[in-house]
Amino acid sequence: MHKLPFSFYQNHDVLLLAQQLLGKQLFTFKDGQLTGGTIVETEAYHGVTDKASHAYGGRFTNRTQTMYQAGGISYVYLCYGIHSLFNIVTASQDTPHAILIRGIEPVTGIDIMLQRRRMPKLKPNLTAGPGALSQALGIDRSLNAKDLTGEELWIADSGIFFPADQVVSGPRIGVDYAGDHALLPWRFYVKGNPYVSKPHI
DNA sequence: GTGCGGATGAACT
DNA sequence: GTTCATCCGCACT
Repeated sequence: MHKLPFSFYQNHDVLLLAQQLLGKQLFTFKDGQLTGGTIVETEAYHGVTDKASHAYGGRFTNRTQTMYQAGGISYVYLCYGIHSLFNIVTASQDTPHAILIRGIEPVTGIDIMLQRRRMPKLKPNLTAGPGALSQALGIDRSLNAKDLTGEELWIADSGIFFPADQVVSGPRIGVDYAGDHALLPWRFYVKGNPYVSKPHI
């Protein structure tokens, strides 16, 4: 289990990190249960200059303060009153870059994930989509601002590498409110992987 | 204090 | 394609 080191998250190139995270594995260990999967879809959020980012314009609130901490921790927030969305905080302190994990391919603890999702059998929507994968992994806001090199929540280098011709970039999902920034190609995903989320039509 | 709407998903027609 | 669940974060009439 090769946990990514603190230094990995300190890079200021959040677009590069969002691509490098494809193929890494996200794990949780909750209630004595290990669950995890391979990251196949990410979105980069570029700190204070990104209109789609919660930290746009330097907005610093009780919620967004997590993003301003040094990279290597989680940022989990509640969306639509229902879904806990999991992000990775990157860069150094006071640079609020973050990467939203939108899809993972389940690897470990699939039966536990099925229970948490109340699904009878494995289908892509077990972990395709940010709300879905959080539920499958047992991630909620109690896991906000957690150290990603810790024992509860971490990311490992599995040795999986997707070559550039298997990685696609495109506009981010659900950020129409961001005006011209909604079209930036800051979503990255593995071509053809069934655990990549479907854009909301 | 109040009101609006959201980095979604599922169940509908 | 449309609707709705569900509630906190945020800005400010």
